[in-house]
Amino acid sequence: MGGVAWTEEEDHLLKKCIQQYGEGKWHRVPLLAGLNRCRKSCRLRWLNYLRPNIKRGNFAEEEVEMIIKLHKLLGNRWSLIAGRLPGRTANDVKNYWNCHLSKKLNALEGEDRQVSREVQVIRPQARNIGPSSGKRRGQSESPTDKGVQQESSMSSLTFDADGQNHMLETQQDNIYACLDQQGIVGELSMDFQLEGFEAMMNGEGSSSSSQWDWGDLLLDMDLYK
DNA sequence: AACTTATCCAACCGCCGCTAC
DNA sequence: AGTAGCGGCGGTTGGATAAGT
Repeated sequence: MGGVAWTEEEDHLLKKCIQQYGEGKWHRVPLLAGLNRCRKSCRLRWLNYLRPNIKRGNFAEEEVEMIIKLHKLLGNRWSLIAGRLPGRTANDVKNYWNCHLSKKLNALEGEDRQVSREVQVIRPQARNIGPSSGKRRGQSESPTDKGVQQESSMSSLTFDADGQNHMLETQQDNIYACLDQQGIVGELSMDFQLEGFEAMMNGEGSSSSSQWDWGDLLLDMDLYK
C-alpha cells in the first residue's frame, strides 16, 4: 500500500474509540484509542473504510453517470461528488475516476472539447448562512477553477449586504442553471434519487461529514427535485 | 512456470481555510 | 494582527494482484 496497512486490531480499536467518543476531535483519537497513528490516518481509515453503510464493489451505471456529470460541473471536488453517491467515499470516487473514467473521457474529449469549454465549473458556497457555515475549504486550484472561485467570492461580497436570502437564491439559481445545462436535473432515475434522499435524511449523506452544510443542501435540493 | 507490465486502491502527504488564543 | 493548531481536502505513492508474454 501507500503506507503501513491497518491491522484488524487497529481497526477494532479505532471503531471502539469512535463509538465511545464520536466523530471529530481527531487529534485526540490516536491517544484515546491507543493507536500509533496520526490523526489524519485515523480519520481517513474511519471515513474510507470503517464507517457504517460504506458501499463496496463496482460502481453502478447510474453512479458512473452521476460522477461524470458532477465532475463536469464541479471539477475535482471528490467529497462533494461522493456526497451525492450514498455509501461511496471521496477516495473511492477519486480512484475510480483516475483508473477508469479519466482515460475514457480523455479519449472522447477531442470530440466535444468545444462544448466542455463553455461549461463553467461552479463552487456552491453559502458561507454566511447555517450553523456549519465557514468550514469548507477554498478547494483545489486547477487553472480552470481559479477564475470561478474568484467569481464566486465576488458574488458573496456583492450579496452580503443585501442579506442571506438574496445570496441564497442567486447561488441556487446558478447551481440549478448549471445542473440544467448539464442535463442532470430530472434525468436520473427516481429510485436512485430517492436512495440518495433517504440516505441524506438518515444522516448518511456526505462521505466526508456527518452534517450537510447549506451549500451542500442547496445542491441536493436541486439534484433531488 | 517465470517474468514483466498494467491496474487497482489504501494510505500518506502537503496544503488550505477556519478558529481560538 | 499574528499565529498555532485543527479538520478537511485533493494529489500522489507504492504494494498487491491480475493480465499478458
